[in-house]
Amino acid sequence: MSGYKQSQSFPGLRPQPLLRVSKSDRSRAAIVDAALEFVWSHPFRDMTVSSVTAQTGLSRSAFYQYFNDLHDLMETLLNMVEYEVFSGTDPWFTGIGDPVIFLRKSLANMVDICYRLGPILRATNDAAATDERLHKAWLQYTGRFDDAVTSRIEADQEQGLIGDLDARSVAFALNRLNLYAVIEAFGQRPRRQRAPVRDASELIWISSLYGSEWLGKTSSNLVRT
Amino acid sequence: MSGYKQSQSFPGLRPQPLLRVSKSDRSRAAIVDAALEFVWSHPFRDMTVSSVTAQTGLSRSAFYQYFNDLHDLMETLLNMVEYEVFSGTDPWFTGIGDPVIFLRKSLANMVDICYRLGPILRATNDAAATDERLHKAWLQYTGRFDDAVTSRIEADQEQGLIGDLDARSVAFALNRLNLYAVIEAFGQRPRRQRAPVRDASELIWISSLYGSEWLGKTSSNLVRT
DNA sequence: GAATTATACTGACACTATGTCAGAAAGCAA
DNA sequence: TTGCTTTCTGACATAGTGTCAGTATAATTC
Repeated sequence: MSGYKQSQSFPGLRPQPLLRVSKSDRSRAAIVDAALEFVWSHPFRDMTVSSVTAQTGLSRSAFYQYFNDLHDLMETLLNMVEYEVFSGTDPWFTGIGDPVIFLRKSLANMVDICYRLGPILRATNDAAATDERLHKAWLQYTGRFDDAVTSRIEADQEQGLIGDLDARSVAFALNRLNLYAVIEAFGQRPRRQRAPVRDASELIWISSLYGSEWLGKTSSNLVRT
Repeated sequence: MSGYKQSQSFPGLRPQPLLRVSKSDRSRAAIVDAALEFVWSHPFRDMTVSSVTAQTGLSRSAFYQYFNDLHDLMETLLNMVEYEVFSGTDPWFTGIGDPVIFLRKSLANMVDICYRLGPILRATNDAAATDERLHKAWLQYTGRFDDAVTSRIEADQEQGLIGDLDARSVAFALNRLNLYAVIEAFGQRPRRQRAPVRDASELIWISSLYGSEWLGKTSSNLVRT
C-alpha cells in the first residue's frame, strides 16, 4: 500500500542475506542519505541533482540510475515519514478504553516524531508544489490520515462519546491543523519548542471532539516538559 | 504596509485623472489579469513567463519591465488576497459584544472569500515554496493574522470569556487549520462545498476558545445553506 | 585468479526556461 | 514634422534537466 520496502523475503538458509548489499544498494542509500542531509540544512528549492550527488562521490548522471528525478527521490523520503508518523499515532486509532488518554498519547507522539522529521516533512511538502506525481502522493498520504481519523471519530460517535458532527470535515480540518502547524513550527529555523505546539493541539482536538470539560481530567499520567 | 497601490494622489483640477492610465499601467494590469486567469485553471508549477505574456500580446521580455520575476508577480496577487481576507475577518477582530457571534461572522466571511480566491491563495502558497522572498512575504501575511487572532484572544481572556490558554500557540494552530483547509478544499478541483468547511471551522474555533457549550446557542441569526 | 558477463557509471549532448541588454518601435509634446 | 521619452523586442549567455553511447568496475563462472 505505501510502497515502503521492507526486507520482506528471507529464504531461510542463505547466509546473512541482510548484510549482502550490492553496490547498487549502497549507492542508492548514499543518495537518500545525502538528500536527508541536504534538506536538514537547506530549503528544497536549493536542491539540485548535482548538490545531492556531490555528497556521494557519484556523477550527476549516476543519479538517474536510481531515481527518475528529484521528486522521485523526495517520494522515497515521504514514504519514510509516513511510516513513522502512522506508527506513532497508532494508539488513538486502535486503542480500546478512554479515548482521551489515547488521543493525548497519539498527539504527543505525533509532535515528537514531527519534531524529529520536521525538515523532511517540510521539504516533501515544498517539493509536492512543483510536481504532479509527488503532489498526488502527498494527497494520498494526508488522505489516509483523514480516513483513519474519520473512522475513529465515527466509532466514538457510535459509543456516544462524540456528538453529532460531520466526522469527515472535522477530521480534515484537524489534520490540516496538525500537519501544517508542525511543518511550520519544526520544519524551518528557528524551530519552535514542542510543548506549546503539543498543548495547543491537545486543547483543540479534545475540546472540539470530546468537549472542553475533558480538558484537565486525564492528563495526570502524562509528563509535561 | 501591504504595498497595495491605491490611486492615491488626486490633485484636484486635473481632468479625469483616474481614467488617464498610461500604456504602462495597462500593460501591467494585463499581465496581472493574465496571471489571475492562469492560476484559475492551471497549477502554479506550469506557469512560465511566456505562458503569461502570451495572453497579453506582449513579448516575454516585456514582462521584466513590470516584474522582476514570476514570484514578484505572485506577490502582487498575494497582497490582493491579503487585503480581501483581512477585510472579511474584521468583525471578530474589532467587534464589540458577544464574541461568538462575531467569530461566526468572520469565519463565514473568510470561507466565502477564500472560496472565491482559493486558486489564487493556493498558487501563491505553491509559489512561496520556490522563492525565498515570496516565502517571507507569505510568513508575514500569516504572521499578521496570528497577531490579530492572538490579540483578540488575549482581550477576551481579560474579559474572562476565554480561559487560561497560550493565546499565541492556539492562534497559530487555529490559523493553520483555516488557511490550509481552505487552500486544499477550494484551491484545486474538484472544489468542495463551503458549508461543511465552514461548519467544521466554527465547531473547532468556538469549542476550543469559548467552550463547547456555546456551540448551538447563537447560530439562530445565521443562514445555513 | 583469469575470463566472461552483467552492472554501474561517466562525459557529452540537446533541450527548456530564465534574466539581461542594446537597439528598434511607438507614444507624446511642442 | 521634429525631438524626446517610454515601451517593447530579438538575440545572447547561463543554469539546470534528462538521455545515451560508450567505458569502467563489480560479480560470476570455470
